Amino acid sequence: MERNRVSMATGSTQVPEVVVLRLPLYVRALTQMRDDGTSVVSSQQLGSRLQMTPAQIRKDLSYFGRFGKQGRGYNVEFLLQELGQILGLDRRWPACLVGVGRLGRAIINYPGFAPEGFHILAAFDSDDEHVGDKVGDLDVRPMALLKDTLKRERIAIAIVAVPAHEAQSVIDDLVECDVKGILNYAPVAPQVPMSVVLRNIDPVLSLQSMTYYLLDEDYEI
Amino acid sequence: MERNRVSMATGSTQVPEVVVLRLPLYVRALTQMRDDGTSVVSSQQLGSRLQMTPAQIRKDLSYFGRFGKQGRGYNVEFLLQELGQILGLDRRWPACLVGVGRLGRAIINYPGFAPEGFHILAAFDSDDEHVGDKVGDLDVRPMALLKDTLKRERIAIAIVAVPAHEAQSVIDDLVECDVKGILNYAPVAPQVPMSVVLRNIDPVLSLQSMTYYLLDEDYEI
DNA sequence: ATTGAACCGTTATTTCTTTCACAAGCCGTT
DNA sequence: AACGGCTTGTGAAAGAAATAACGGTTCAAT
Repeated sequence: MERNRVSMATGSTQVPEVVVLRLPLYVRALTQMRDDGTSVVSSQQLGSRLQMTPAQIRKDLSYFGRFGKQGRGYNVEFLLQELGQILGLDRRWPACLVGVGRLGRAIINYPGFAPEGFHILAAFDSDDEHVGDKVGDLDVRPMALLKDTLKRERIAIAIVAVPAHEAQSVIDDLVECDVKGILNYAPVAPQVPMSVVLRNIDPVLSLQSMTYYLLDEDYEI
Repeated sequence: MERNRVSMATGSTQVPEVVVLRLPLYVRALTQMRDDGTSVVSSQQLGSRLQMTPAQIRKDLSYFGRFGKQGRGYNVEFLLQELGQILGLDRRWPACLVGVGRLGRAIINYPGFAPEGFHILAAFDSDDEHVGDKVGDLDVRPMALLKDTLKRERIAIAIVAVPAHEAQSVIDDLVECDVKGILNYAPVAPQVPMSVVLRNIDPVLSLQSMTYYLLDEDYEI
């Protein structure tokens, strides 16, 4: 039973989560097309770019409004703007990181977040040995300062990069501090209340399902 | 008659991909249960651990065989072994990495792959500046050596960690060299032939769909 | 003007997934 | 050896999602 948030402009229609998961894909493709100088695109073109059927793209977009023009297609700039608004990409999203081990440091230094509006404003670690370190231009703080910092900096998103065995307890702390979204890099399937949005990043799981399809190949043992 | 794990590529029952994607989740939960000393588990228990219905778990498993015992549940050790065999986790998977920038280096040093059987045996970079560097205990090689190395080391899996604008061309090279599976960290949606299994790791996409659900919250602009 | 090719938005249809429900089997207890 | 509490495996039913189909609009070319 999925309790979901209230819709925005559209009102009554509940948008399936699979659809929401695809929107960022559209945003990315459209951005690139815009940068290539394309000003109008059809569901056909967008679909062949993303390997999906035009019907699916039109259907997905129709959950949110009518953005196209019959006979023409979609204005790239306009659609981008609309999708950005729908997804909340037209604003800054302050975030924090928990766990400044090797992975955490790589995440802080990853240059891909900021251009999309995701700004890591604080870093925490439960290990006193790391507290006080300088990572990027952040000072690593103790977990005790979590609540204060999140409130002061209006941080709603946390990125978790702690060892597997600490993940659930760290995530419990974050939930307790009213974090609304968690991007979890630890190889576990954490429990969170339904009001918190959880996304897992787990390359090992990806590989483990990949190998199923690789078994037929003649790379014998 | 027993349906064999390796022979089902063209076999009668095609297993839905969603099911295959869930198997690693089961493996992980079962592994942890085993380490906690649990020897028998019911679909009920496993389901509540993973937040899914018992029926789904039973159905998923039934695609591959009959592993449980009525009135008892599943023998953890046995089920783990079976799932490992089905997914091909009972063997070593040699892999290579392309792109030894910051992200690539973090991947090479990530200690989570090897324990699961994924071994990065070679690293490549198209930038001559990086070629010859020592990363972890790997020497960075030029792309020209790709084909030779993959063949010699029997590498079927490649991990791609190059900048977005290079990704498609690198992936084309890998396909050309008969790579069968690609784990792509570049923020693009690459095209690959159907015979190649592609998995994308993309934290930005995850965040961009997360924010949709965060908009209702009272973190107003 | 008129035609025709291109394309959207939406309803209808098909396909895919999940859940239900129950016969059949296991096990401890009496 | 029979009972009762559990649990699996599986068809059938229900629910979701993807695709097809089509009326209606746009625009360029004639």
